[in-house]
Amino acid sequence: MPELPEVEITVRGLAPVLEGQRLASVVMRRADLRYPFPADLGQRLTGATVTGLGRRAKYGLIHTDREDTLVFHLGMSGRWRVDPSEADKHDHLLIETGAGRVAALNDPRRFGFVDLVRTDALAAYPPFAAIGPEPLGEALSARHLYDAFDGRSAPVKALLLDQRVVAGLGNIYVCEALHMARIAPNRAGGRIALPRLERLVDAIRDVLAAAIAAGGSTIRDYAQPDGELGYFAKQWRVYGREGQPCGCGATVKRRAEGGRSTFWCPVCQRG
DNA sequence: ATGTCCACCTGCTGGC
DNA sequence: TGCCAGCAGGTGGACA
Repeated sequence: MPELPEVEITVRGLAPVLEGQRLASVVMRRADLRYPFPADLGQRLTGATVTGLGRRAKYGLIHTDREDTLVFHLGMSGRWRVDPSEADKHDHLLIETGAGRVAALNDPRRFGFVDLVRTDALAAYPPFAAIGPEPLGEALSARHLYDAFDGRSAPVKALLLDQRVVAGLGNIYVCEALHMARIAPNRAGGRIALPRLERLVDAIRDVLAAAIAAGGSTIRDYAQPDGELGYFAKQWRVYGREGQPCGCGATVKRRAEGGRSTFWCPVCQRG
């Protein structure tokens, strides 16, 4: 589910529930997700006060006054449910605040994980160390992509999915951004001229901003923490639209490679 | 180093 | 109705 916009929406949804609140209880309903929960997660979080929330790439950050940050990744099917009306068997981690609010980390496929990291050492946290620039900030530029793509023969789509090149993009938004920029997904990254990369950077920023504004893309199990759906799926131009018309009238195509699907318009995205 | 495929896990859908 | 194949937002390890 969750690419940058969905994680951003998740963090924004958790903030009013957790920020400034003392954590009254932390319950792990199983020992692990993709990785084991930190053994001392409960002790280190219980009684701590949440000082703020943040996001890096597709990782959510819950900072506490004990100089620990809870880092979470939602994998493919993770989401946080706020004040769930009934329990679900995939609620794996439950956090209750002193005010009696509950945040439940729900993840049927368990590809997500949580970790506890010293806040002052976040930059050196191994998963963050090599992550590329945030696409919504100044650090992402056409020049950055040009340098990152230099000499690479891999399809531009694969390069954009590499979190070391740009942070936070996944299969949906890469397909959408490439369509907006009119670049063929299988084009070798190293053979795209700078002006087209300018277009690509604009497209990445535009599609992510629009998705955040719409509350993310709801597919299957994704929802915002308050249960509201994300409506960006209605704005997909190519993703999930195999056989349907592109805005130009041509038919959207799909190709599966390495277990993932790429959607594109063969007319709009020629080169 | 680079590119490609696969496993990890559960749930849902569509075809027979 | 049941069963089975195929598919799904991510990541990282194993290959050639």
